[in-house]
Order: sequence, then C-alpha cells, then structure tokens
Amino acid sequence: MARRQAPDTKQRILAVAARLFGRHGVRSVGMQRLVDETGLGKSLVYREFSSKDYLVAEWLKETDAAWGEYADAATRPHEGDPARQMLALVEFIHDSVLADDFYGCVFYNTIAEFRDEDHPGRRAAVAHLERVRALLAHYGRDAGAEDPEGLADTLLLIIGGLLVNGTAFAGKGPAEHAVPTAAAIIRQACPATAGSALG
Amino acid sequence: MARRQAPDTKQRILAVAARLFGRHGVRSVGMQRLVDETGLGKSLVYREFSSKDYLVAEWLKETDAAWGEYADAATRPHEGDPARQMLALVEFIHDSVLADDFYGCVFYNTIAEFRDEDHPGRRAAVAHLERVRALLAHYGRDAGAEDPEGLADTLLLIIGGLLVNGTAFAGKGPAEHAVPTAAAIIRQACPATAGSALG
DNA sequence: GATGACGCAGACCGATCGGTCCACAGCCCG
DNA sequence: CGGGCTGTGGACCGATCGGTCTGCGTCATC
Repeated sequence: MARRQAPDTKQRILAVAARLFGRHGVRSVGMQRLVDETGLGKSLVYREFSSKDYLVAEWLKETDAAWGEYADAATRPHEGDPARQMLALVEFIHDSVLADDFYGCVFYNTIAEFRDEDHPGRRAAVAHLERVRALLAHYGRDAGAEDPEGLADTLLLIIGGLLVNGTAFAGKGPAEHAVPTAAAIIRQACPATAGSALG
Repeated sequence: MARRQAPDTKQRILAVAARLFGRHGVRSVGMQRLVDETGLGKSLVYREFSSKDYLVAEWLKETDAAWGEYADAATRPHEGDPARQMLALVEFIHDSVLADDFYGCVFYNTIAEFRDEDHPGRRAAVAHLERVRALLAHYGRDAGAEDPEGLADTLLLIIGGLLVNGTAFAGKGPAEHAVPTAAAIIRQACPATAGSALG
C-alpha cells in the first residue's frame, strides 16, 4: 500500500459520508463505520477533515454545490422565462423527493439534528437555505414580482413543506400538491406571466 | 426517601423529557442526563419506560394530546365557521413558532432524527401528522371544499414549511407568509367562504 | 424494638462514541 | 543496496452511550 497519496481520498470520503449521512442521519453514523466503508484508515480521514463536525459541514457544502448545478440544469431550458424557472426549481425538488434514494432533505435534517447555532454543519445548512431564497428572489425580481423577497419566502414555505412531508408521507399526499400550489402562487405574484408556460 | 411511590413519577419524567428532547433533540440527550435532571434514579425511569425509544414515543403521544387541546382552544372561537377554523390552526402553529421556547417541531425533528420506519418515536410522529391531516380534511369537508383531502394536503404543505423554516430562519422570512398564503388557499378551495372572516 | 418486604438511587456493564497515536510498509535518495 | 522519510491502517484512549442490577434505606407489621 502507501502508494504515494491517492489524490481522490477526500472525494472518496465525501462520497461515503454523503451516502451514510444521507441515508441514516449524521448522529447515527459513527466515524468508525464511515472509516470502515471508505476502506481507508482513520488517520487519513482525520487528516482530511479535522473533526466529524467539519466533515458534516464540508459534505453539506459539496451537496450545496451539486444542488446548484442540478438547479442550473433544471432551469436552463426555461432561460428568459424567470417565472417558469421558479416553477422548474420546485419541480426539480419534487422529482428528488420521489427518487427512491430520497431520505429527507439533508439540510433540514441536519438543522433538526444539530441545535447549536454555531455548529459548522448547521451553519452550512442554513447557508444553503439562504442561497435558495436568494436564487428564488432573483428569479422573482426578473419576473417582475411586486415583492420578490416575499415571493421567495412563500415559495420556500412550499419547498420546505414539500421536503419534510415528502419524507413523512413517502411522497404521497402533501408532496403532490407542491407544484400546482407553487404555480398558482407564482402566477398570482407576477403580474405579467401571461407569456409564461406555467401549466 | 422511598416515601412509598410518588404517583406523579411518570409525569415528572415526561416533563423533563419534553424540555430536554425539545430543546436539544433526542439523540444528543443521554439517559444519564435525563435521569439526573429528574432527580430520580435510573431504575425508576426504566420501570416507567421500557427503553429510551418508548420514552420518546410516549413523549410524542403526550405532546400530540396536548396539541389537540391547544388546537381545540384555538378553533373553538370560530365554531360553525370551518374555513376560519382551518386558518385558526395555521395561526396557532404560527404563534408557536414565534414563541421563544420554540426549537423546531418535535414531530418533524424526530422524523429527521430516526430514519427507521419502525422506530416507535417515528411512528408516533407520523401518526400525529396524519391526525393533523385528518383534522384539516374534516374542516375542509365541513367548509364545502370540492377536494377536502387535497386542501388538507396543501395546508399541511404550508404548515410543514412554516415549522421547518421557522427553525432555520428564527421565525423571520418564510414563516411570516404562512398565514396569508393559507388564507388565500382556503378562500380559493372553498367556494362558499363569503361568510368567513378570513381576513 | 425487631423483622421482613419493598422501592429506589446510583454503581456498574459491555458497546460504541469521537479522536489520537504508533508501528510498519513502501518510496526516494545516497 | 541500505537508511531515512513519509504516508497509512488500525490499535488504542477516555468519555459516554443505553440498559441492568444490587445494596441500602424506609416503611408496615408484630
């Protein structure tokens, strides 16, 4: 062994962390189990990440980055129609809720698991939510909403409800109403959505 | 000591559990700490509750019962106006989010902490959500909604979003839009709400 | 007052927690 | 080819986990 350092070590650890933390939650996965599933040694994990808390934070930051790319891909087809792009975000989240590897939103889950405001993981989770809010407000502004911030907040309400009820009810029930409800809200908030294909 | 059994033992334990689990989450509170704060011995706690998991479940069942009473009190003033009663439920939840001892909805939080479908605590939490859904659907039916189940699901969407974003954003932002949004949804779903005082 | 039964506080259990450290394996350089 | 150096897996650490069990203190009874 000891090949000279493997450059993808950090990514490997993050991939295992994503799978285990996402499926079982952070607190119920011990570092020993995580280390075992990477096939690496503990010392290596602790050299890449100073503590479990910071591993959680980096996992969430990476997930946030990946989310940004998916969100980009989901909204790109509707370039130039910001009202439709907002709805595309909700649709994209709805799709992820229906995926069979969905075990709850990692950001909301982490906030539920770590109550200390200063926890690095919780901070990263809150930062993600603020990013989503800013993105929605941006689209809302472009769509000519009278109150883009308020529209973003209202859509975040829907999105949060979609994610947490999606877990509790296994995708049935409340989750099914998220997209239509969001469409109605967007339609009502943006005076000039006549040209938008909001369904 | 050993007075001959104190009859309020169970309630005392549940009160401590409610405070600690509600504030810090279940997994981060050890039984030792809980026992210490009751002032009782461990054996007594384990005689009243067979395990931590079942203590969690009973705590949630009791919280569900208390919630039912609060909900009753919140809706009673609007007896005979079911549309307004639905909104009163949302208002009541919104108020609880703003309370300074709000640290997130214990039901959604517990679902986030325990992923195993068979966990007694998770079961109790899901049962509570289903109860809320049924209550909303009941009011929706009385209010003459065309699709009371769908209306209940949509309102649960709002309520879930209100609760989880209330935690993440400390009551600011999304939470502020829950009541108006719910009012609009109720108004639109119930054809004959002309007589209701939905604000 | 002595005695038996009961109820309970807390010592104790093995397992596991997050985190540290050591001993060895493989590489590079002389 | 040998000696140091580096990177690493896994043994190990004290603390704490959920849960058990025992020894003592306090009653009711005679």
